Amino acid sequence: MEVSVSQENYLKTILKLERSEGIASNQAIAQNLDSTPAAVTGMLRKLCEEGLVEYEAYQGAKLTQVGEQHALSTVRKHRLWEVFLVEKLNFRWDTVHQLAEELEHIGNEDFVNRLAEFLGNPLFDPHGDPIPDAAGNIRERVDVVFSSEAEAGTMFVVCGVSDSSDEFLRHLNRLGIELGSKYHAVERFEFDGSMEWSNNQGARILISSGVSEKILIQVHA
Amino acid sequence: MEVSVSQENYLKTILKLERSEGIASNQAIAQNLDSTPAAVTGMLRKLCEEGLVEYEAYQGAKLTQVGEQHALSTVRKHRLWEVFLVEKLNFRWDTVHQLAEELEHIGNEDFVNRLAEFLGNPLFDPHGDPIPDAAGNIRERVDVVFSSEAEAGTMFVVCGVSDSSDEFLRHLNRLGIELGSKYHAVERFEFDGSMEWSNNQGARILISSGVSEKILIQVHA
DNA sequence: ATCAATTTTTAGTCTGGCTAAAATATTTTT
DNA sequence: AAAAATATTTTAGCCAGACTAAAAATTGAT
Ligand SMILES: [Mn+2]
Ligand SMILES: [Mn+2]
Ligand SMILES: [Mn+2]
Ligand SMILES: [Mn+2]
Repeated sequence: MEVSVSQENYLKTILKLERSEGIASNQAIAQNLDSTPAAVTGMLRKLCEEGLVEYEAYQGAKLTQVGEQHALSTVRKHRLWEVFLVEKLNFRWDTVHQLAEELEHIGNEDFVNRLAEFLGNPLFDPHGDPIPDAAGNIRERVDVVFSSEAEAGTMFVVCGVSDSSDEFLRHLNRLGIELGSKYHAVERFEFDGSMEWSNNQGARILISSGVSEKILIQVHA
Repeated sequence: MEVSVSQENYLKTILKLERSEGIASNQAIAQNLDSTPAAVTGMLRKLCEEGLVEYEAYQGAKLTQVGEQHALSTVRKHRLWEVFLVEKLNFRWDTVHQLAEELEHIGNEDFVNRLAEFLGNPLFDPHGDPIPDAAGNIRERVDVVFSSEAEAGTMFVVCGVSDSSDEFLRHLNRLGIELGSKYHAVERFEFDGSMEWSNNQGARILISSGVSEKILIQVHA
């Protein structure tokens, strides 16, 4: 009946893969958790026995209702703690992931809900990722695209990243890009897909395609 | 170099016993951690190897400088989290111990210090226990005695308890006694050591000796 | 049908902590 | 000082949880 830390990390990974790939393959799970397919098989069998995943040999894994709720609850905790760390303890967005990775495994629903309440029931975490509500509903954002899609001449606001690794976030720090930053897409260079953006002070920055493909934006009305 | 959750709980227990008994006997540790002397011996050897306790066979255990700092840091975290839970998340004082018992094992010094800062560097936890500062110094309270010592006629304020068990705290809840409550010691009945107190609304309560011996007070000037 | 890729099985390792019982040391009593 | 009582340590082994390497099996694609 008790779900271990390791199991919760598996559930989170399966949730992510299921949303992005439809099903969580053994190999993808292993890669995400920095483990091996053999180890994954063992854990999937355990999670299956406990009714948290549906799993048939060779067919990959899917979360059950119960498993999905548990995964969503863990994601909720993770993202709420990230908000706490950034908003209340003044951590920067590139330093909160590891701590949240530990905090997400503590306490019960009551605890999380009080934390959410205390934080004002935020809808997004410091990386722009949506925070599931107490029932596990995720409000998916509309009108969000990758900045690489922005047409020259449009205005947009940065509202998320698809890569929350410390390295990428630190790179954005150096470029001065953060959540809520507004830019004007000046031009795209077809040669290498890089772009030129300008902010409202008129300062210009050059963005490589690798970076622009990981930044989520909302185009200004 | 990494101290496990279990080891941190041992260090906290040894710290407590050392302060109260001078030395931490094998048996006392076992009793506190709900374990057995044999298990304690094993752990003490490990902690000794890691330089966290001084330990000679049959002579009981004492913390080294490093071990004491670590224990104090864990106690600091525990009590700060209790403050957070009560002050920010509106938990009651009888429901925070178990959660703090988990939270105390997470994160590093930077994290704790930011938490302390956020909470306004409180000096006491919700049970009146002093919170060590970042350097491990505990400001010991002066003029604090057990309420059983209060002489009839004196006024006093409740500032701590020597038993933070949920059961005892819930009993105090029922009696309406909390940290900061002011009372007047009306009379002590020598027959059984029980006392009568009155609050500033004139309401009177009868306090058994068992209870009065666990409540810490400061006598009013 | 064959082959390559993926997954599972097998067999065993490792960590961390625990227990029960026997042996040993210490402390207290006589 | 010896004996008895108490406390501690050793020994030997258990257990959970998670992992690994290599061999075997399955799948899916050509
Ligand atoms: Mn985690
Ligand atoms: Mn995040
Ligand atoms: Mn603890
Ligand atoms: Mn406390």
